[in-house]
Amino acid sequence: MDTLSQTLSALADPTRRAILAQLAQGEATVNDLARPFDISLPAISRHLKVLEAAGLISRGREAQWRPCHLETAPLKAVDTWLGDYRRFWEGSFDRMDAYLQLIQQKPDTTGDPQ
Amino acid sequence: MDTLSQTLSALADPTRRAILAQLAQGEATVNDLARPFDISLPAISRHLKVLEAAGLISRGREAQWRPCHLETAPLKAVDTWLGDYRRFWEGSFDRMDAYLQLIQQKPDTTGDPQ
DNA sequence: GCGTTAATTAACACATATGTTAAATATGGA
DNA sequence: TCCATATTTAACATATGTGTTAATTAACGC
Repeated sequence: MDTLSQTLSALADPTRRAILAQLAQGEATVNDLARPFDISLPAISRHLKVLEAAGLISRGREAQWRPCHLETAPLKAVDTWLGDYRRFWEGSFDRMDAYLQLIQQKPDTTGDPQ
Repeated sequence: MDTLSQTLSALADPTRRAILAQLAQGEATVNDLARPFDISLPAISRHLKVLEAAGLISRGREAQWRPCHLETAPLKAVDTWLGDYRRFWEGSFDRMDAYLQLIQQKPDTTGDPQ
């Protein structure tokens, strides 16, 4: 799976987004992160695995604790991807832009806007 | 499922992102959108259904064609959500910010950073 | 060593996602 | 009416995601 898909897929779960929000406050252990939720610890553990695989968190080791830390590189990548569409809602995209696009050839297959 | 999760889930598929990129060039029919891909038309039709359910596209009706149109509101919502994390990679988040966060109480359960 | 706490892995259940092919529906035009 | 084109729906196969409980691994401290 490509990186961006993996990131967006990881972010598509509300529990995982809530975990990231908690980590935005600073490092936390698995138990810390699990406390607000009604789901089991193994479930949280697997959510963290998904987040780690996507590079959205990193994990240290302090005795029997595994402190989790927010990593923003993938979020930045989402922001960059989104940036290509930003003109569509920021007013710079008007009827003339639409016309200029219409007279262009059909696009690529890369998954990115042009 | 909450709106943001639905949006991110729809965006997590590379085929669907490529479809959006095509639509960034202007309206297109289902066949237009299917052309660049090696998958069947029904598969594309279902991808479009997912995008439409997430509000990322809208569909008109012209004879037997169903022209698709990019809708940016959900993308804007992603941008807004992401904005809360932007300070983490934009330099305004330094050691003092980290300290201020550390002395705060642990956060909410809303899925949003504070 | 042994019990306690922290976290992960195993085994399972169940729902959802994504693709296929074949059939159905909708519209335009000879 | 009847055929061609555009698109969707049906039925199916298969993979992945998310949760559970029970068992396992890792590290601390008496």
